[in-house]
Amino acid sequence: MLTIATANVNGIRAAFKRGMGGWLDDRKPDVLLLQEVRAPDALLADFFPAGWHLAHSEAEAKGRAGVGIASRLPMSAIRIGLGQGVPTNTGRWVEADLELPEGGALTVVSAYLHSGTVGTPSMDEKYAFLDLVSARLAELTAGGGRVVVGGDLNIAHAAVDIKNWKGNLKAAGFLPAERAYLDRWFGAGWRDLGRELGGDGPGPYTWWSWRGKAFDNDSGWRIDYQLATAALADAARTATVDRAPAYDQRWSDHAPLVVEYDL
Amino acid sequence: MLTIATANVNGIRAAFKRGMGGWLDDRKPDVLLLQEVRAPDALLADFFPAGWHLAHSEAEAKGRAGVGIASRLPMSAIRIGLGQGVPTNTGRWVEADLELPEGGALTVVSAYLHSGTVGTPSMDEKYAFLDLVSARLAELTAGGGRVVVGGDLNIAHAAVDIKNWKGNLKAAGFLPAERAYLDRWFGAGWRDLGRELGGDGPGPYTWWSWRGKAFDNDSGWRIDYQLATAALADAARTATVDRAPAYDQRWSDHAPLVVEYDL
DNA sequence: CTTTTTAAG
DNA sequence: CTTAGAAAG
Repeated sequence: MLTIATANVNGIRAAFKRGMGGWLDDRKPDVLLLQEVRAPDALLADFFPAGWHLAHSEAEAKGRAGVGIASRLPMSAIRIGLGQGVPTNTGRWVEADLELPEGGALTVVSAYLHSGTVGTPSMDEKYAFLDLVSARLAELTAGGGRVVVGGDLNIAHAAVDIKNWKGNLKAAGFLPAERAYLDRWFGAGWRDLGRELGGDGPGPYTWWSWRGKAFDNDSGWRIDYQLATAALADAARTATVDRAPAYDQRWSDHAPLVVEYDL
Repeated sequence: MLTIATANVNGIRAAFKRGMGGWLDDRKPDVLLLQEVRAPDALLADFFPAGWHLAHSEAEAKGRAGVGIASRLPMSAIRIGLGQGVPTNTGRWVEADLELPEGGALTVVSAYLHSGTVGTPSMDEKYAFLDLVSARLAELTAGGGRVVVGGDLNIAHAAVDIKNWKGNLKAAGFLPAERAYLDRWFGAGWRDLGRELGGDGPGPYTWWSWRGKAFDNDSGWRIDYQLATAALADAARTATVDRAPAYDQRWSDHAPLVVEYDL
């Protein structure tokens, strides 16, 4: 059984200070897809010493974004960024080809999409990046191989994926135009393992604002995903969001999404 | 007995979080001269509710400098800043005239001089401000009244006022030109109560860097003072720096200088 | 309400 | 090494 976890850590230093290390020791994922690392390369390596293989896309803007892949399996290739010419060093996309124990390959991707704010340029950047992701997803399915794209997409797909969906119909992260991207990806064969193996909902959510009692009230959003190609999806056995009460310690505003694959 | 304390709090919010409130309850000064308040007016007032009279000079630059006077005695006048035309709102000088219980008046000043860095414009600003202070001190002595100027002058007067004096002969805070200002003020009759009542030294120091083990090694500087006019100085009975072991909790990089006056 | 960075000390 | 503010989430 191969365990792949995705987690927006909201600053890996803060996360470890708040107890991420305990979760890691307990869960022991084989592959960890990280978003919002918010640290330089050398610093990330400190948290994953001997035994881990690392891929990391640091953002040019210090302390912002940053995606990483920590893997117990060796990496045969690493690809950083999406698109060309246009800002590729934004710390939002990193891929690694892994060598499975029984032989064969698995491509894992850690993705971090823009949060976006309606009426600001960040929304245009989000859509532009979504277009790049769409193009790359098409390439990744074309080969027919095993691929998982995990990360914080900063979009809730449907009403069951967000507690206060009525109040957020005009909010970034639940706009019809954003959700349509997910519709298209799923229509093209990408499988939403968190939903398929997580029940019909509402929930489980993966993100809660730090403000007020959002977490205690489970007033959250499901914006973290593991999207798998057909070749991989059928091997998925369980999908779990590691939040309270099973995992009580809150070391990020997101909770990890952990999927077990029969590989 | 009237107790006047001066303290560079290095951010009043952080100081209270670290235990300044306990010190205040224990020491119960009648007058508290504050430097580096680093907070807006309204916020300072929150820490000194009913029973306190407040004077406050907030710096224009938010979160920087800021001097205040908190007094159990009523204030008959408040004067903010030094000089005119030139930046007067730098949060470095505030005066209050207090009404003594037995009748009579006492002028108290809270002063915060620039730290300064050799070879930078901040050094010129420090000297320019020192000139303004010299002029104001002359005015304050002219009346022959009781005046105390307390605060962080960011200058150690003599070798006994700094642990590593040899290593700091070319460092801001111990430059001959800076120390000459203190010489002139003392020559003009201002009395250095911390030294007069604190023994011959070396020490006691009032500031230690946060870095390394400066505090544990008592590798400090005496840069906080209570300077009194002749009319007031003879009433001073004790001068104490509230640092470990008597006061163990460190809630600022400075320790308070507390003087008891027989008034 | 939290993150890392910044400038200042 | 710490403070508070800044920008971003």
